[in-house]
Amino acid sequence: MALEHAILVSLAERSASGYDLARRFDASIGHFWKASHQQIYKVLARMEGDGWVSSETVAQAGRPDKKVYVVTSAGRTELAAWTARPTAEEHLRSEFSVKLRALPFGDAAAIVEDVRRQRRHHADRLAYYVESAAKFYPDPDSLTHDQLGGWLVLRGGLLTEETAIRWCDEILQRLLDAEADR
Amino acid sequence: MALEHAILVSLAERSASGYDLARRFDASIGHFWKASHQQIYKVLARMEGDGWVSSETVAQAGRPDKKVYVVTSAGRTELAAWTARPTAEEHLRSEFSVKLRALPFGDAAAIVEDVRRQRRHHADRLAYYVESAAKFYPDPDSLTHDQLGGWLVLRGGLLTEETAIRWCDEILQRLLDAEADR
DNA sequence: ATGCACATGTAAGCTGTTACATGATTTT
DNA sequence: AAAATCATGTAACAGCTTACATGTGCAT
Repeated sequence: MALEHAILVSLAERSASGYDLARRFDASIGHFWKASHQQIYKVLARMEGDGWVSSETVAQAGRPDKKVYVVTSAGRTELAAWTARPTAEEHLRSEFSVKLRALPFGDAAAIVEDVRRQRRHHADRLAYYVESAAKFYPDPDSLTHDQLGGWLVLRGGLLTEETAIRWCDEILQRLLDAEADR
Repeated sequence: MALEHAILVSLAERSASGYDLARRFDASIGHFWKASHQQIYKVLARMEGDGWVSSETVAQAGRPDKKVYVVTSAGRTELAAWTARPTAEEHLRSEFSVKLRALPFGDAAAIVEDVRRQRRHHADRLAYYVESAAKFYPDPDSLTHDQLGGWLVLRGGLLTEETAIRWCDEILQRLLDAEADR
């Protein structure tokens, strides 16, 4: 149950409507926590019931009204309390790893193609992170207090994608060697 | 919906009861796919209904009977077909990253402690992987066809944990620098 | 006597996904 | 005229977690 907290963090950074949040969860925050708009609306309603956020309907010119959510002081208290609680040990859930282990029972050529596809995904995300780093943190040696968290998360993304690519390359080398051997 | 396939892979490697599978999902396979015994029993029942596995009750001396599951030929067909389907792009879900981003709104000292805890988890898992590698793959340059998948998955685990530790160290350095600055 | 390993489940509830629903405005 | 963007939801279902339930045999 941490979507609540992801939303609290995002709203604490800047107030937004459910729709705005959904777009953020498609981009920046979405790189380490995905959420659909349906789920976001549902959780926002619950959070408002719990008094963590409050909403105000804002009329717009030539566009539908939107409900802008703001973190309440109870919400800020909860957010701070959550940061003080230890994070649960997070375990991977990697379908790709299961598939690798299925090598002796499956289609090796298809799996090689799959590894290439994964590598492409990781390379795309790495490129995105590199671009984001250049754009939002041009001088990483002098960050403001507010920027530090975002920068560290981005560093995690960069390191993770670089490693994933190295892993894919290692897999491809092994699989192609094994193929040549036959 | 890939628990089915994780179970098929595990049963294809060696037939087992639900209880046996639950223990495997606590250890080897569990490092990249977690599942509780309750869930495993439920999915096994469904898989038997679908004809992917069949079971036989085996009496044991001084122990309760157990239902040993075997992959059927339909199950093997499904497993092979699954390996030929592309793996969905898997996205991280990292509560830890959300917490890092919550730095400006939370308890920095508690977060530092949390990073140290995460680092310990990763170091523990890395040690486990290193040990497993030495034990099960003493000579990685000459692997059998059946061993290759398992070895590659283990390599992924190793690379991932090493990277996670490097990331934690980078975070700690930054956070302690920032603290010293104040 | 207490607890642990073995062994298999049911039930309730929460989270998350997919499909459906509506309607205005702007861009192609 | 059709498609995309803005904007907010409901409903059904699938997946997973947590709590409950039961019973044997062995070790401490």
